[in-house]
Amino acid sequence: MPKYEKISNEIRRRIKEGLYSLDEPIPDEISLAEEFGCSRMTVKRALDVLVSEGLLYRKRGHGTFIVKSAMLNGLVNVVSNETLGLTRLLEGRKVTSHVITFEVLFPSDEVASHLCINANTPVYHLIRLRNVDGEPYVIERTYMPVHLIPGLNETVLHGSIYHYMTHDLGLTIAGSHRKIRADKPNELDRQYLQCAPDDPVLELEQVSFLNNGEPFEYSFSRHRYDKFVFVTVSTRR
Amino acid sequence: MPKYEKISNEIRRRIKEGLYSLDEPIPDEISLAEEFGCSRMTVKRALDVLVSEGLLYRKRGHGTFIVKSAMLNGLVNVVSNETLGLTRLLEGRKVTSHVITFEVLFPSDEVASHLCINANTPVYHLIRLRNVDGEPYVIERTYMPVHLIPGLNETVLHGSIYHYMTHDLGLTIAGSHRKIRADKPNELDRQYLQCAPDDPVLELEQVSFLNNGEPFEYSFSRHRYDKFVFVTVSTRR
DNA sequence: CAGTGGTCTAGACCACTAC
DNA sequence: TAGTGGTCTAGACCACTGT
Repeated sequence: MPKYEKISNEIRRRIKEGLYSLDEPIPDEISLAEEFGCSRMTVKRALDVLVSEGLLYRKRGHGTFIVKSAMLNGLVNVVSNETLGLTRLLEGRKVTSHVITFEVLFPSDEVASHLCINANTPVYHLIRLRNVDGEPYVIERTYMPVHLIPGLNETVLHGSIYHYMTHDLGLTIAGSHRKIRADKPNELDRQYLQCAPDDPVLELEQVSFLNNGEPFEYSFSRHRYDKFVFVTVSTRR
Repeated sequence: MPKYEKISNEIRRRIKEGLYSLDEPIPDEISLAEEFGCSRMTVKRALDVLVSEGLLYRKRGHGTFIVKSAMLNGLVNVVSNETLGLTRLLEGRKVTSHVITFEVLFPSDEVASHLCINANTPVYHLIRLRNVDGEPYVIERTYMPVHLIPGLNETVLHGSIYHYMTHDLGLTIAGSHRKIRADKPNELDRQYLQCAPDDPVLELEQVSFLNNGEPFEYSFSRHRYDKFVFVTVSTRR
């Protein structure tokens, strides 16, 4: 683990435990550099992490301060904008999957363009219902190029595709582009998510890509509106 | 404008215009440093910006590449996770505001805790309907401590509060913590957003804070589901 | 092995703030 | 004026990738 990460972890811990006052700046960068026995640039980088988490803000010519609302709202523990499969997202709760559709087909124009492949490249088309502690939670419709994720089968689909990709195939997920919207329930939502006709769903459309740049997944995850909140932090440049 | 920002803008332009191949790495950091007449660290920082925008990814020992799906999906122009008032968000379209409620009151426990104030600190409570090109688009319920935003009046409310804060009061907005969820329409949504009983709404709950650390706004923005998509980028560390 | 990005240093100067 | 963070430099060494 790099030094700047150790430092940011340590400072995050101090903030959580209330070791720094909310009304004064935390120690200045040069003092922190001396304390941690490193250069000022390394401290700055460590603080960058916490600023981007919405935990700290800086005021030029004044100092670096703790964001009060982050403290009092328990956001200290929220890791935002993660690219996590559902299985890891809800650690500690029992996630099961019911496979509704699992087939291979040629992609539509829309799917092909989002996955940056041509119309002759086979893709998996799969629909899964994910249950948390036995209750329907989210239904996912996913398209993935077959050649990127070889060997997908029902056993994998009942567990975590992300785990299969990272552990068994040795792939690395780099990130994703996401769109979040609200929608009316469709046939599948009503049937599997047990949505009432007037229950909205929270849809997350995303294109995820590997660390070799290939988009490997184009998916629509539709969540029960009463069981999912998307949390994020926004900071000015 | 700092040098690293000029460089990231220039490289973003080159990516947009297709001047770099999608199948090869872009020039390495040392070459770019020579081209732009700066140190390698400055180039690295410029590229950091584009990586965090989801436009580039790096592969250690290999090079820096363009994210294909970002290119083909027109995401080059999306600035994600901005803290913008609606007025700026929809530049070029006509945004009008209808003030539904504008009053001063003592905050509830929930509001006080999110704004990090005590129960005796007066807050504005305002509800505004925002129309875009004459059509109802979003209804906002906002709480703001009076002492942070003095002089708020109906004239300001019909325009942009963010503009008033930044230009007239000289305040700087630092960022916000956000939650996004889907919900059923309530009475106000049906009346002002003209939601049908089964039209969902997309709710954005946020606590925004100034660059002096004070939370200045606790708000719930409820968007028509057919007129709003929240776009974001997620990258692995 | 050479070439890439990842980290880190020890300084420098600047812009801004408070006093 | 002193102290803060913002930027930038010219190097250094390391980790990882390909040949």
